[in-house]
Amino acid sequence: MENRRVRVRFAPSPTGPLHMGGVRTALYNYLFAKKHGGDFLLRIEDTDQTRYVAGAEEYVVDALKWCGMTIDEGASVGGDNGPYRQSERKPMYRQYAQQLLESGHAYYAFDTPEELTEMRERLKAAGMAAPQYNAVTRSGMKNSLTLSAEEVKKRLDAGDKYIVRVKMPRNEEVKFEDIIRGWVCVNTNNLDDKVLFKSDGMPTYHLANVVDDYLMNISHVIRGEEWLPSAPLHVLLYRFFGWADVMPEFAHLPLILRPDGNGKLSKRDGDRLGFPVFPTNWKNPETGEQSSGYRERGYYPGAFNNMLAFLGWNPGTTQELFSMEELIQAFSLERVGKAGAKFDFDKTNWFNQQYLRMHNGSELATQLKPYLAAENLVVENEYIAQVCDLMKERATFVQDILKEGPYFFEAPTSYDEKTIKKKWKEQTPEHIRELSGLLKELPLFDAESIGACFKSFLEAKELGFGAVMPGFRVSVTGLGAGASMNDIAALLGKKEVLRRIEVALNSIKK
RNA sequence: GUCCCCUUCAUCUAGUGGUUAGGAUAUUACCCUUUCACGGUAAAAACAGGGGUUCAAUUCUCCUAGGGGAUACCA
Repeated sequence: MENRRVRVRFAPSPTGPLHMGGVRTALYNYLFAKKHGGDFLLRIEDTDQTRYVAGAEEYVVDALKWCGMTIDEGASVGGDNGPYRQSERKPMYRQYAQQLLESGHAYYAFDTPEELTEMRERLKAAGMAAPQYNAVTRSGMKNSLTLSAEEVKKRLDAGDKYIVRVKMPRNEEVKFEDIIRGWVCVNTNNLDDKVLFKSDGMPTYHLANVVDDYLMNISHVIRGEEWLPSAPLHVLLYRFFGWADVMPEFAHLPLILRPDGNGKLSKRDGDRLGFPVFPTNWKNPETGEQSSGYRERGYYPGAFNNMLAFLGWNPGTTQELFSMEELIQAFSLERVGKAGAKFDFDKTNWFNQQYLRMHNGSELATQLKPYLAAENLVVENEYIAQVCDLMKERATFVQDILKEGPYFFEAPTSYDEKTIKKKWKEQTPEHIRELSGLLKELPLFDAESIGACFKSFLEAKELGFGAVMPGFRVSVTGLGAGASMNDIAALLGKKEVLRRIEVALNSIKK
């Protein structure tokens, strides 16, 4: 047990795209596995065929890949413990249900959905808030505990629909030690006879998950807190099967909460909270509804991971920027907090800004190119790189460089009204024209020379920066603010600068 | 309703039986600067409440409140 190989699984249900909470669960699993030199498996939990959504599995695989998580074994890559899709494992589960039936830990139930609803309605009317199929109520239902052996056999032979329920023992304390929460203790009187095997021949999550984790030799189950209430049932199942000695350790992660009000972040939140909840774009195949993803919004996978890792975990130091490799080294489940964490979009952007700065101009140029191409701007790499170097400190996303500095790629077609209104004085055209004439004579058109030229012009005319600079800027860039004008002008080149000034002087009217 | 889990600045969080309760994001101010950013320096900002235990509790414990989760032939 102690030196068991670490094997963890991420086990999403393909009912739609993964949301960030799911990605974080996958990430913690991945980090834990890699930290301990273990395996990260991907298992598709598609036991509910009615909820299957086309493309969901591909989405998950693609999203994990984008985030930089490599699947060692599982759906999309294969392995020795397959298949890794529960629907394809369907024939394997029946025998396990049978085993429980034979050992008396489970029983057949023949109640129709209508009968179940009727029972619930009746008990609700009697004042029970959440009626359960349990040790008390099962005696009034149609199952192999209340029906005679002959009747049960007759129904089974006749091919009547049935399900298998766990026979929850009475008044027993189920205890298990969660890595994050410590000892968790629940009395079985509060647990119900959960369905293990459905009438369509598929297992429910509870059975499938325990059987598969056992068969796949999973050492640690790291999943969201929403599973905590059913963990005691799973523990019991391991015991009933006689697998208690190889039962995985549990770690129930705190949930990611919505930044507004309360509640956990869910797929349904889409973009309506003002930020994406999905790692990558998603189009609902049924409704056609589109949801945006972090990838397409221009976030770096590293920044996204880094942000996610810190939502519920921290290294105990003041370091906040971690590469995947560093996260693996630093990660431990012991440092995962217990309380739910509200998602902070501002901080997400901050992480991205930090990541953007780690890239040099030519790397950013490569990243920016697609955005330029989308605007039909064809520019030389070297030039883009210089623009990026100049602009990166004011960008959170690469595309901000284009957004904040369109003038690097196209001459302005309009001029910022506010700046014109406030800074374009009567004397301005005259000053700009004079400055233009001086710039024209510069033998070397670099930032330093331009700066010196500008300064000597001001001195000669006894003018302040504010009297000329804004006009100069708006003439050349069309904007009232931005990077150093000396740098901008140098990058643009003398010819272009002079040309733009000419155009501006002819078109700016006040 | 019932069961389970949780509770440090607005947010993510560090932390210890005795600390000026630390950092980051966001906010504000000042500095730098032609401007916008960046950067720098500051500021404001928290131990949910009430009992215990203790010389001493943010820290241990109980209760209350608040929040979250679960309560399906869904995962």
